[in-house]
Amino acid sequence: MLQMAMIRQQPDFVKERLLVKNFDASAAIAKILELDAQRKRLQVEMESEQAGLNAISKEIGQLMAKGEKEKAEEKKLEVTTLKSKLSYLPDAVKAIEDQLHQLLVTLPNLPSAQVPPGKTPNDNIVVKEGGTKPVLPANALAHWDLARKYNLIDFELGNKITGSGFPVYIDKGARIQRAMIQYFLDYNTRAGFIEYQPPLVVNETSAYGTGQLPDKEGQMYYVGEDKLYLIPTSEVPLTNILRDAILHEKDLPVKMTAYTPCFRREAGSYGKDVRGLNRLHQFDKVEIVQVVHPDYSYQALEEMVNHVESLLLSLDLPYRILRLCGGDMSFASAITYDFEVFSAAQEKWLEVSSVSNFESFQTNRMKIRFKDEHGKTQLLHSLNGSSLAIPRILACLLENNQDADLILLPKVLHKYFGAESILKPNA
RNA sequence: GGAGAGAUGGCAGAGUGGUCUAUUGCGGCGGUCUUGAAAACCGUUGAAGGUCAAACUUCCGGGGGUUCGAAUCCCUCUCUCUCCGCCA
Repeated sequence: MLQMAMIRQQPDFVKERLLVKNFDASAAIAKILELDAQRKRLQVEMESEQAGLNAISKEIGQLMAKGEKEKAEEKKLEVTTLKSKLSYLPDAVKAIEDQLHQLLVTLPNLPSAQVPPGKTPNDNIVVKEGGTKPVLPANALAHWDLARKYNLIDFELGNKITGSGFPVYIDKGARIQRAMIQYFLDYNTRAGFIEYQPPLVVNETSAYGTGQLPDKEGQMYYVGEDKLYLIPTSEVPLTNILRDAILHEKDLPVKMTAYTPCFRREAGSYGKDVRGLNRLHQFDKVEIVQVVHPDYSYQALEEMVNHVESLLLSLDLPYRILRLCGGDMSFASAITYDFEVFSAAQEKWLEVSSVSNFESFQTNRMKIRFKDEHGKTQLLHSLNGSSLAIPRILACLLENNQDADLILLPKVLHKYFGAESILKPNA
């Protein structure tokens, strides 16, 4: 949620920045400014009347204590007339505040100055490309065929148990995922991120805090009986750990990491994009989250981008880093870098990480604050990124490293996997 | 699932309708003392709105009600704890 003070002070700047996200906010902001002024006026009026009432009530209490009953009764009458005159004010203020809040939550975060304008993924900027694309033999297989050949994943079995998008990983397929999770977590904790195992379902307040609600309601699985949402990413429970907290500067930055399954309904996604591991309803991901002093969030962003890049480099996968254009960015983000790896047999780029700075957008919703050196309470900035989405990495590892009778694994995974390559079941 | 108890400031824990701000302790911060530290002592210490700053208003789990006045009484919802049952 944008801060009211900023909208009040620089409404034109806000409108201009939101246009980069192709969001026309002029009507909403005009209404917001009007409501804000109205709220202030009514609130001042209400509070001064309230103060008067309080004073008289206090007098009555004192008169009663002294035993001057008649005088107290007189005062009571006086208050009754005063009160009936004002009964509408609190309701009016509340109604305006509600309206104001409802409008405020519809405004996306402002994109930062470095965000390019644009409408579609074609307008994203490739800021870096690394690694080398492998040259595959003519008969190279896509990962879903490799998964069958080496008995790693059974997609049909998942259909039987649950539905499409819920694959069953088997034997070496399960083991390689576990190896990656372990490696990624170790890599993150070595960089100072504290490991968490958060709940996989969250309440409404938490889903609202990170911006999933009310914007992306239909994308989450919902357990109606208990009013709980299955997490679409561990960003949700991790960031909410700090909800309503006021931290000390010495506790900053807060760095957290977690492995969790992620659940996404992916309503509206069909066709070949969803083939194999490309797009799943349940997948494993290791996430990193930072909550930092507002002066240092762009430094933290750079650090996280470098962190994820080094991780990809260690896996020997061809990758590229995109700076997303305004139209392709999420509702809550101020700037986002996407990391894609090249899936050589499919000949397409797969997004495996998305690193974003949310500035104070999420922390304003969650009231994650700190006390600065002057003792003033201020909002912190939050950031997060994947490190990494496991199935898509697996898809690329399988395709890019396939040989006639084995799949060679990157060196960093040997220890975790317990072997240097994946062989056929009977080999 | 059944029965009971409870929800108060960072934590612990008083407070059952009206004196000035919600006792007090711990913790935190500042100071005195000390070569330094500890101890001791003194002071200070919640959030939001509002203001140049104040005044002032709101907040004792959420919502509603009674009253001139509610942390306190009533209704309701949510959550937590204890015991029992079931169970990884």
